[in-house]
Amino acid sequence: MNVRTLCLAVLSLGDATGYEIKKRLEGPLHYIHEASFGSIYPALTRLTTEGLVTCTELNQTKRPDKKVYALTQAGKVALLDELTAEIPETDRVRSDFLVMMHFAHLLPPAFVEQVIEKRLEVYRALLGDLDREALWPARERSPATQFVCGYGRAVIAASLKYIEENRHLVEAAALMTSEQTTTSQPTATAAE
Amino acid sequence: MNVRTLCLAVLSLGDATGYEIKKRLEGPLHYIHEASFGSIYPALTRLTTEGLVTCTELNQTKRPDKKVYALTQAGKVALLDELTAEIPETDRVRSDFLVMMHFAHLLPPAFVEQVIEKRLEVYRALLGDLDREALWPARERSPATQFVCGYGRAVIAASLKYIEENRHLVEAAALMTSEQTTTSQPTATAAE
DNA sequence: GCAATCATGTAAAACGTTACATGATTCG
DNA sequence: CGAATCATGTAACGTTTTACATGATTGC
Repeated sequence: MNVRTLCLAVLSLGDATGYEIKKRLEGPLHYIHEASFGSIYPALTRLTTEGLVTCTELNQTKRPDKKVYALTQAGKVALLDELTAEIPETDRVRSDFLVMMHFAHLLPPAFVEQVIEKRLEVYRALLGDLDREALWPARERSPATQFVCGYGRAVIAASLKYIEENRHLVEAAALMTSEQTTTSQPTATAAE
Repeated sequence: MNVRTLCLAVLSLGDATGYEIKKRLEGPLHYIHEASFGSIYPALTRLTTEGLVTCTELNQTKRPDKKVYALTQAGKVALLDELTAEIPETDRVRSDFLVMMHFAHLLPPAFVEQVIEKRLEVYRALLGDLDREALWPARERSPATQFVCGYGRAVIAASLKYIEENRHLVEAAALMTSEQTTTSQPTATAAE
């Protein structure tokens, strides 16, 4: 799934400018895919030359001029083709947090604790946001959008619960290292 | 978190060749970070010139020669520096699956169903793997590793449960489109 | 007055994947 | 006999981020 296809997909929900496409990717989709202006604008230019989208320039008096993009019939076909091209494999997760936790035994206990507290805080806030969003008028949200938001909610809730119940595992790991390296007893091994 | 730091981290668990580093990233860490030979080998050469790792060449008779890498003291410091450089932000998830589900209303119902079945199947298998791995001798697994594996388990279990309970949302979305575009009877239901 | 929002775009740099090149050995 | 494992590395390619360039307007 590249920015190109993502643009087509967003445009299938309604015409938009490059700027608006980015904003729409900051909604519920933000958790599953992001894109920067530096990738969106070139993608739109390319899609226009390929005839998959049309571009209408709008002159605005009090704002910079706009370029409103719209899907063409060929664009709809291309989107369907790309979405059905293959059955998606497992999601790719890049978690610096989990890498850190995996090597918690190398880190100062205070740092590990701080990282965990921060993560809990962010997840609690996120969960609150999602719950508030869920109260939006139902007509605004398609079942598909509900599915995606609910999925995010379920995963974050599970993560939160897991961290709360198992943080002792990594906090103990960090503690052990600090005992080894910070003490001066003769039993200390491999200082350097 | 780049491949460079990841190599240092893996080497902190014991000396290894580039080949072995890749293998070790295919264990429990596989869900959170991957790396290809094309990124590992150049990273190791650079780390050697920077003095963060040492390289010992081993000649083997029945196998290609090996280069065993080991962390230096400077490497340990660099690893600690990079791990504590900043508190990690939210994980980046790239989910073609969820993008697809978000646009389920554009897709043929049979395809959506197939994608969901496949996902359930993969997650059930994964969960089974993780449960079997959890039976490994405890001395083999550090608390930190247990934490990471358990985290993956919790998230996958939550995803599985959520999909099972909410698939009707996206399956209904797909159904609606097909009624609009392909059927002639008003009551037709997703036969193929 | 300063920050944020609206609005588009380019260029350079970073990072990583994929494919290619090589080749013995071991297992089914 | 073919596939997988062990083992290293390069080069081309693609994608995306980051930084830069520009500039009016609106809200605090």
